[in-house]
Amino acid sequence: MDKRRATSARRAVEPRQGAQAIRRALAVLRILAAGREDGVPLAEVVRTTGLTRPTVHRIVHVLIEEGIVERHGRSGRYAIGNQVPELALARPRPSRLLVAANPSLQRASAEIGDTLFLTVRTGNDTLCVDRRIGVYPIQVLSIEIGARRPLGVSSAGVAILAAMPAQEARKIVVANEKRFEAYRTDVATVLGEVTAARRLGYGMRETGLVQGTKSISTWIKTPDGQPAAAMTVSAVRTRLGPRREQEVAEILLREARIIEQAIGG
Amino acid sequence: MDKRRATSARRAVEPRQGAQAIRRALAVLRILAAGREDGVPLAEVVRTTGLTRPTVHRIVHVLIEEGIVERHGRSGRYAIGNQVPELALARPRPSRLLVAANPSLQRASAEIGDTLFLTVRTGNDTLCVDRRIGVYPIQVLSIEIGARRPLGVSSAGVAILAAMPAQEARKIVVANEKRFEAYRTDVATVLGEVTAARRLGYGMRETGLVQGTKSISTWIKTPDGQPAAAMTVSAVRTRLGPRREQEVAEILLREARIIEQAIGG
DNA sequence: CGTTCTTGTCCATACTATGGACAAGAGACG
DNA sequence: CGTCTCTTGTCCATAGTATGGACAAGAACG
Repeated sequence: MDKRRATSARRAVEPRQGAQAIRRALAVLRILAAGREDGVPLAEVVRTTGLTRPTVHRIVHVLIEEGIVERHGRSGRYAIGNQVPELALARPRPSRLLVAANPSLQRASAEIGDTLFLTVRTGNDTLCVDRRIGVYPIQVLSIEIGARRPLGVSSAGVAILAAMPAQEARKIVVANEKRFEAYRTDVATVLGEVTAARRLGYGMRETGLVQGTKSISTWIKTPDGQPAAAMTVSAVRTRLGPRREQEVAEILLREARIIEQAIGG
Repeated sequence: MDKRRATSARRAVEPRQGAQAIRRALAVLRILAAGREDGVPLAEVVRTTGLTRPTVHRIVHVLIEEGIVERHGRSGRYAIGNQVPELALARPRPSRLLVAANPSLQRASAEIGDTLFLTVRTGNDTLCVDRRIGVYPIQVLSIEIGARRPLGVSSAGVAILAAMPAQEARKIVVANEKRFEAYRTDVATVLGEVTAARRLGYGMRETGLVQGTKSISTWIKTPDGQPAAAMTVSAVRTRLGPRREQEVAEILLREARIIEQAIGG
């Protein structure tokens, strides 16, 4: 366990120390958040965080006492508790991005007809924050608002990674390595997809998280050039042939630029 | 299996140790939550938590690095950050209580015509989770959804304290002592109001948090007898004379029982 | 019945988090 | 202009907290 603190040439604010336990608790919370209502078994938290079992056990149970985590009676799984939304009430409700993206989602959804997702980056995860269902009778509804996945396993994640410096993207992908196997992918595959997306101008996965679906994602950058979100269309694969892929991508790219304007002002 | 644990007669499992830092971080977060969007200066966090300044400083800045806390540029105040609502998305949106209380709030609001609040207990705080504006032209709107206050300073807090065992209520009030002065009250006053509410059957404050207003609150208990929430009417004092106070209290009491039924089933 | 999962607990020890002391910036006041 | 009094930020020796190896026990399976 080497301890590098002087190494960081960048101005990113990583190096503050004296709070190992707090950082660990937050890492645990983020994993639990990925489990949504169903929660996550302790063993999986141990696996994905890389912490030891006694440590995770201790953290989780303290968080339960504090009301931050709940335990499901039947399954024994751990999940995000009641107090988290209660703390969240301290912030004004609809985020800037959500407001800015609303008209674009409306418009693109009407134009395309398939399910649209708005996904943000949060740490090393993607988080679905909005969804619009289209008019076409077959809709891909697998991803719900609140769904959280390691950056890299969805087309939205690939798009977001493609929009950041290769160096940084690689670091995130490597950090997520342990979590990839649950999604049947790996570091090399993800990095390949990211490179492809960078060349293409948008993220794409021929095989979505659900069999037989295909997804296309464009990134949305903040004024300082950091990707903050992605806009995604998911549909059954047969509905997204090469020609239509092109059409859909153009609409998404157009709307992504509009959203960037809106959050930039 | 060894039985080192003394046969725990108590149900509450308070004593787990090995996580001082995490508990402290959460205490800080709850104080920050009380500051809502505006946030709280460091010095006030120090005062109200009783922690030392270096400790609070360290905690807050680690939380900033993790995205859990934000710092406002101009004022330098610390506030709940973006990641908290993001974590909250892991839970299904409308809570059981909110759903159960909805029709009662609707009905009572129509009947009474003054502003109605639904307030829950969270730790040692009250938290406003719903609000209905009535038809009468003068409305008390001082309390917004997300508003958080030490248990005891609002009529809702008094009602909730009155509904729990005196022992426990006292413990909470004492724990909140340091935070009372900001609301110009103290332990003795609060305990007096709680006793009065217990006798009366509902909580009441002749002087609300805003000058010239009066509030009436009934408590709502969960099936196991613990108070979980309070329903409050606030109005300008002149609109709540003894006769109307009686009327309003009866409506609130009736609806509180209905909500209890709804969450009990 | 053993086997292989899982979660829960203990406790000596290492190293993390602590807080006293110091410093520096921002206003307020004479 | 200095001086006082706020605030926030930082350092670092060390007290004492959090750590994790080891053990235990329950659960599911065949």
